[in-house]
Amino acid sequence: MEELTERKSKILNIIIQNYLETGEPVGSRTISKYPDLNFSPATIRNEMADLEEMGYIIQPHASAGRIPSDKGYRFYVDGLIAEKDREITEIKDVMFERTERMEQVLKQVVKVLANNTQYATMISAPAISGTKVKFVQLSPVNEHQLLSVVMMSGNIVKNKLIELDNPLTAEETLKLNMLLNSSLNGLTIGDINLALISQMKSQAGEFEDIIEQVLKTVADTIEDEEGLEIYTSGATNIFKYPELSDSQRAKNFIEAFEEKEELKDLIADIEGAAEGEPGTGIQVYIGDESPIGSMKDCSVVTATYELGDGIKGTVGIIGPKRMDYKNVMDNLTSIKKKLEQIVKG
Amino acid sequence: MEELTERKSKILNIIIQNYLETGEPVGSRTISKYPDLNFSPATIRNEMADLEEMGYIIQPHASAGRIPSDKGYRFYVDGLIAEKDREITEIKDVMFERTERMEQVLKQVVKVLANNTQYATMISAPAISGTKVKFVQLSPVNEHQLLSVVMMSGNIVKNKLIELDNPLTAEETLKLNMLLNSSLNGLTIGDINLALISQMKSQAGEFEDIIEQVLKTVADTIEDEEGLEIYTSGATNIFKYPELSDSQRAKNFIEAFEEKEELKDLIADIEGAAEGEPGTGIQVYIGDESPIGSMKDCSVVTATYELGDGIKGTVGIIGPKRMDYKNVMDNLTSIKKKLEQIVKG
DNA sequence: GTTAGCACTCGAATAGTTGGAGTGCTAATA
DNA sequence: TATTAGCACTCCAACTATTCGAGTGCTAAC
Repeated sequence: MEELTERKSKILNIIIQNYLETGEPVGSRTISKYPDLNFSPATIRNEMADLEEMGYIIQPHASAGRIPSDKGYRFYVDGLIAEKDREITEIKDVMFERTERMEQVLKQVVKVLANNTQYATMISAPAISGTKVKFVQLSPVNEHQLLSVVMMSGNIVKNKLIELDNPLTAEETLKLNMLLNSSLNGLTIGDINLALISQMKSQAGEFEDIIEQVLKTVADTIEDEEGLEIYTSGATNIFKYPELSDSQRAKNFIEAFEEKEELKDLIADIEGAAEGEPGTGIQVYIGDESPIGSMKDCSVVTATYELGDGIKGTVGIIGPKRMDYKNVMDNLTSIKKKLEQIVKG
Repeated sequence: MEELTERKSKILNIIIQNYLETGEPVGSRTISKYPDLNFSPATIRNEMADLEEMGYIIQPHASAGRIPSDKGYRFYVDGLIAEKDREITEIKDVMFERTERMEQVLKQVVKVLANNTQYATMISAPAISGTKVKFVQLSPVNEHQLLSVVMMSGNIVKNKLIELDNPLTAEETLKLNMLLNSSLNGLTIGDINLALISQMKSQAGEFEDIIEQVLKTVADTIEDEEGLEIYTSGATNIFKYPELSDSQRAKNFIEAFEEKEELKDLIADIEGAAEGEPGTGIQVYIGDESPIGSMKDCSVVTATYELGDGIKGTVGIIGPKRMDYKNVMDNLTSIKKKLEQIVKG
């Protein structure tokens, strides 16, 4: 593939930036008016014809200006990522109060992000696959109910009520608690195997039922979380972009956003892609690059955040291809940092 | 206001039913073809003119058929509510597995409901204003952290991490637990007043800080919940109804649905209205009757469910005015029953 | 290599045209 | 008196020109 001359690349960038702002196809006249490009429209036209031939821009119809193709966007975005050691613009108004409820934080983050950027946003709760049991506690609620509390690393807490056939004495409860904690603490789900389970059961004697249920809680907890909670916000922002807001498209988009099933695929894809490279953790999908059909007219920009212990999640923005990539990337980088601080902080 | 003759009311019902099915204005010819109405279109037209004058139907434009007015829908719906000792159609596929996490149940309920009815649905988590403290437990996680678990009636469990300056001994923890439980059990938020608080603090001696934090947790818990969690599903179903799916309307609707602020107003309104009358607990808002502006072209049908102890929530459906009221009401009644059984069950 | 000029293309917007569905009214009928 | 047939009228929706302007590609001149 031929290199772009400097002038071509300048023109291409102008086309893209202009299109990002206006959403209208860009004509040669418009470009020729830019101060650092002192050529007549005709010259520009020649260059544009070249750029089109090379696949960077597209003419939506014969007598219209040009708009960027996916390849054109890709060129632009790659340029941005390259110069991405820019100063970070602070996210305003995110009050990361120290709630232990990650959920609340995440909900707030997507909301603020959607507000800041005016695109649709999503965030996945940290997947806790590699997570360890930090703490287990059984507490009698009344004669027939036992509350089991399980805390995993990342301070994720889950509760489950266990129904009792026969009441437990305080002493028995204590014993079970000790057994559970000494056996489970520091283990990941993978570590809890059949051998361990049967060993615990035999130690629990007549209370093996309870052990069984607690383990089920642990498993549920993890599975629950593995079910990959995703929070979204600002889906309706797409109505702000005419090229996306016709009824059919909007329906598909919002549906995908509401149901979240497809978003899960997307996130799986992203986290897979993020695996290898260290870098900024920022991924960009343009148009068809995204695995979601209903988003083939969109761009997806995501950042993967890590909370240590292999716990990580993804935060992202979905908007029109003509999105303000610069601003979006800054926002995401900033959020990624904040999230990573919360846990350490 | 004059009574409707039997023939007029028959015609009105036919107009509404036909419009519910087709979404198209209904003309006199169409009506005259109904088997139990052997009159010529001309006669029907006369009756229709009367009905229009009385405000039950509307002509969207001069040479179109008639569509029901809000008043017309009201007439129809009132008729339905009156005959509402019908058999209940079972909700298919709702697997109310006994998760203690009400949240999961509610999420599932709205989803199923949206699927069943093909309208947009919402459900509010039970408000726990009148709720009592059932159980409090402090557990040391490590030297610097204490996990407080508070369970309220309705089996709502909340956790909060408390940061410790100095580690607690097992004995001290035990004492605090006893103090908390004996002092708080069975109390509602209203019962926890200043006198009680200072009394507890003095009993706790040097640990008054911890008491303070636990009480804060209780307050938070309740406030959190008072913040009225609302789950929604099927917002995009409105795209199925052409009369609602133009861009502007859809945007407003889905926005209101996503942000949920307005839904809260709606639910407050509903629960206020449901206060007095026992009845079926079913409320119907038609068009402007609803407090939400963006839903003035919709109907809202809701049921209030009660879990005892004054804990109650609302489940509802929002769709076009031409909604299948009968089916919707049946569904809601059925869900109301199921929800009320869960707690007793 | 750059530019001016010009014919050409296409889409968006605007303005007619038509046809059908539905009405209201009047006069005839049972 | 209640019902019906007939008819002129209205209005919308769909379709078809028509126009206008923005933008192009090409060619010839600079």
